[in-house]
Amino acid sequence: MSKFADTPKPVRYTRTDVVETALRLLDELGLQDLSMRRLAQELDIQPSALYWHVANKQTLLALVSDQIISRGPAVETTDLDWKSATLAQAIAVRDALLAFRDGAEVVSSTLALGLGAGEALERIKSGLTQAFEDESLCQVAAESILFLVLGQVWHQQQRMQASSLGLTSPDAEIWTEGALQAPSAQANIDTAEMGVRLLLDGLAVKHLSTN
Amino acid sequence: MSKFADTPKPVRYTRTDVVETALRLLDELGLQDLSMRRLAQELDIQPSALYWHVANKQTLLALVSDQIISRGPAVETTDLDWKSATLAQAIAVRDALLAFRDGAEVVSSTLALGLGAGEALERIKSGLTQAFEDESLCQVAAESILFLVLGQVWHQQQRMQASSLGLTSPDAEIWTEGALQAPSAQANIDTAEMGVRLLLDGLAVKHLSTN
DNA sequence: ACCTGAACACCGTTCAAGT
DNA sequence: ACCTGAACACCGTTCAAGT
Repeated sequence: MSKFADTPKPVRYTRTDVVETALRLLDELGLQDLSMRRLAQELDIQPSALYWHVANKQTLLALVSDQIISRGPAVETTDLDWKSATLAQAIAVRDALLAFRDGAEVVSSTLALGLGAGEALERIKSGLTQAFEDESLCQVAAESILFLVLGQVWHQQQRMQASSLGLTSPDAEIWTEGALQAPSAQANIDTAEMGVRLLLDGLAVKHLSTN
Repeated sequence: MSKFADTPKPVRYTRTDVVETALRLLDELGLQDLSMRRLAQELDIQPSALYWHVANKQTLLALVSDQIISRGPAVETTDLDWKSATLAQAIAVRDALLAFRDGAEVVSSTLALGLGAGEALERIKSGLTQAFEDESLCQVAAESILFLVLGQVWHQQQRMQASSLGLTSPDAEIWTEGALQAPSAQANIDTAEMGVRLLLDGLAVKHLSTN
C-alpha cells in the first residue's frame, strides 16, 4: 500500500524527450504558440528546467528542425539518372516539411542561422555531385532547390493556417489568379515540383554543353 | 515670450510617419529588436497609440514590406528580351531587399500571409507574361524566382548579422565548403543571380519547344 | 483625429538553491 | 544529473478616458 501510488511525479527527462515533446507540440499548436513556458507546462516542469537540456529556444528549434528533416522519407536513388534522383530528393524534403505544422517556417529560420537542416541540403546535393564536376555549381543549384522547396511549402502551410482561421486577405488572390481558382492540395504540390523541374532543366543545358 | 517655447511636444503623427519610423528602426535595430514598444518610444508616444494607426504588428510589418519593395530601383525593360528583363527585375528585387537590414526576412514573413510584397511578384512576372502564353507557367516561374531571391538574400543577411556578432556556428561551414572559402559580398550576390539564371535557362527550353 | 494610462495575459532567460 | 523558485526585463494588445 505505502510502497506505491504515493508520490506521483518524480519524472525526469532527457534532452531527447524535450525535443520530441517540442516537435509534437509544434504540430499541435503551431510555431506561434510553441513557447518555452508552454513546453515546460506540457512536461510538467518549471520553464527554467528546460535550460538545463538546451541552451536557448533557438537551439531547441534547430534540434526540432533536424528531426523534421531526418524523419522524412528515405529515397532510393540507385538506377536513377541525376535529374530524377535530385527531383526525388527534393520531393522527399518537401514531404518531410509537410509532415509537421509550420515545418517549412521552422526549418527556414534555423537554416538561415546555419544551425539545423544541413542534412536537407546534402540530400539534394548528393544527386548532383555525381553528374557535375563543378562543385560550386552543385552548391548553388542545391541551395536554390532547397530555397524553392522551403518557400513553396512555407507559403502553402501559411495559407492552410489562414484558411483554417477563415481569414482570406484580398491580396492573397494574387497567388492564384488565372492559375488555379480552386487550389487543391495536389495542385499546390504540383506547382512546388514544377519550380524544381524548371531549375533542373536549366542545369541539364549546362550538362549537355560540358559533358 | 509666453507665445512660444513652452509646451514642447504636441506632435501628432500620421500612419505614414509610423511606417517610415518603423522602417528606419528596422534598419537600425534589426527585426528582433523592432517592438511596438520600442517604436512608440522612438515616436515619443504610448505603445497603445500605435493601434490607432495600425491594426496590429503584423499589418505594420506588411506595410514596411511594401515600402522595402517599392523603394527598390526601377527597371527599364524596353529593348530587353524576356530573359534579360526578368533577370533584371529579379536583381532589382534582390537589391531592394538588401537595402534594409533583415529585409528578406520581413518580406518573407508577410508574403507568406498574402499581405505585402505582391508588387515584387508582379514585377518579376511582367517580363515573363510577354513571352509565354501559359499563364500558370508564368505564375509558377515568378513565384519560384521570388522564393529563390528571398531565400538567398535572407541567408546572406543572416550570415552578415551572425558574423557581425562574431558567432560562427560549426554547421555554417556547410554552405561554403568547397565553394568559396572566403565569401565576399560580391560572391554572395553572384550566387543569388546564378540560381535565377538556371531557372531561366530551364524556361528557355520550354520557350524553344513551344514557340 | 490622435493620444494617455492602466491593465491583461503573456514572453525568454538567469541563477542560486534544492535533491 | 535534473529540477525548483524567484526574479529580471521585457512583449502585443485592449479599452476607457482625455483633448
